[in-house]
Amino acid sequence: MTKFSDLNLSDKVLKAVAETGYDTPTPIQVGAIVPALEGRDVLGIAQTGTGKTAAFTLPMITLLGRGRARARMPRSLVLAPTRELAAQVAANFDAYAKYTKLSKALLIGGTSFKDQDKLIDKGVDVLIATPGRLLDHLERGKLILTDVKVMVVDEADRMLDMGFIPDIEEIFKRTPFTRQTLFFSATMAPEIERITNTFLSNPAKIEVARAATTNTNIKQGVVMFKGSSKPKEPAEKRDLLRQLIVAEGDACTNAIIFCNRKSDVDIVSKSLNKHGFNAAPIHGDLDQSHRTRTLEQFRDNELKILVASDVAARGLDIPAVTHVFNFDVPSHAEDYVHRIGRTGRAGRKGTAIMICTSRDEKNFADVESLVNEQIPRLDSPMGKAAPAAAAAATDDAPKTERPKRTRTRRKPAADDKPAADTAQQAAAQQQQEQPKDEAPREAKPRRERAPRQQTPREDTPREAAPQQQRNDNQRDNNQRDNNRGRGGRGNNNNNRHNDNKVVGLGDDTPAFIALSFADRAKV
DNA sequence: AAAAAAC
Repeated sequence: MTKFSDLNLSDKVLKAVAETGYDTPTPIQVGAIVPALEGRDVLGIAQTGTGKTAAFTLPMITLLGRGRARARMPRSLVLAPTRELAAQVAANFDAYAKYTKLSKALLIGGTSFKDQDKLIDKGVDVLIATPGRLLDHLERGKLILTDVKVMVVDEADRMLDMGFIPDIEEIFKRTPFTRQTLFFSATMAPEIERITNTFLSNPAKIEVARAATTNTNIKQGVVMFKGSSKPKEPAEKRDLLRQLIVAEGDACTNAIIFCNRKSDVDIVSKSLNKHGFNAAPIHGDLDQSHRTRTLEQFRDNELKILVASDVAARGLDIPAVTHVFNFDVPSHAEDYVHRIGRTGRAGRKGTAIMICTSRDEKNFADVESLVNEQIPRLDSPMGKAAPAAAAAATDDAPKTERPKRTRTRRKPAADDKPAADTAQQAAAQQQQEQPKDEAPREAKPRRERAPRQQTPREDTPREAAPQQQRNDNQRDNNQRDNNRGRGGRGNNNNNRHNDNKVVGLGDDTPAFIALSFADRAKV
């Protein structure tokens, strides 16, 4: 088997890698490092958690090993979509470059220009940035990209989602075309394809299987939920969430809870705290220092529950997150994969539980169709005792979430069926909808990923034996529920920790990533 | 319908 030491990386890099305790590169690392060291462009199609970050930082550090940066002319550039991701890349860089003299600067918004300017003036070997802040620096004329030898674009598909592609193009245009480009994306949407055709030259193409959904380390489940009434639903949903957390018992040592809206992130976080959970929110409206601090506490295990918007869905690497709860079904199915990918990292076990309301059913169907598997239905821990639970939920409700408007649009009676029925309807409906996957519904992107969904499970038509599957799931659920009584998760629970052999140099899994930002901030 | 990112 290929080792890092077989890869022509510099001794200094190898030494730093060895100290992280890893010796075997992941497929994306092997695939990217070899051509990158030969000076070739690289197009990596891979999710986070596959070891992407090391796949570009290791060869970069090796390539930059000789030579020195001139003032205001960085020798390399890494672009990441969010500030947290950029900070994470910077932390990786620090760890792997510790035996080199390479300098770096992290250019992200929400922080002062002054320190960044100072570093740039001194000259940096590696610039790690979010596009907005980088362009800002460029427009102020303090930064010149004409000496960039290596440029990395990370999470390009997310950049696309966030409307950064014009910015990326602009930045590309300011770098010399002789540069080497390492480009990473989870998908190849047409727009991404266009960019790579324009700015990469004869790239080595590396594609690795989707990380999260095929990741059997992650145990998934969904609870179908309907409130006893429209106005009560939000509080009851939070109650359900609490019960789901409690039901996981000691197996849940820490968790990320994803909500679709920033407002709900705040509400859920407050509510959890009110009920004695150790939770804190993170989303884009909170100022950067707050975000950084919260993330740091979560990494340091001072914070048990991180309530997050999708700012934390992709790429963020916190080792050993045991649970992901989706308070809402993500409206982009793709995000589901990213969210649950925050757990079960680097060979560890993980659990991902989602709450699906009737309004989410369409999105849920999209999720199942994307991951191409049926997510096991879990019985609600509130069960038939819903009224009692609802009553208990009344002491909830932090002030901020009192419904402001009293628009009580009564829904048709059909909606008042018990949740179980709704769940079955959802399942049935979703099965009906399956075949339409072939329908020529507008020639828009989104589907671009279909051809390269190279998972080994073939195109088994799911409607082939739906009833059978449903029964199986039902049985599984019951079993699972029984096990819950003793606070366990079944037999494999015993091995839970023994089994957790950590494998592969996943994105940032090495121990240093668990260090606080303060600790890493040296240099 | 919402999230992210520049001031």
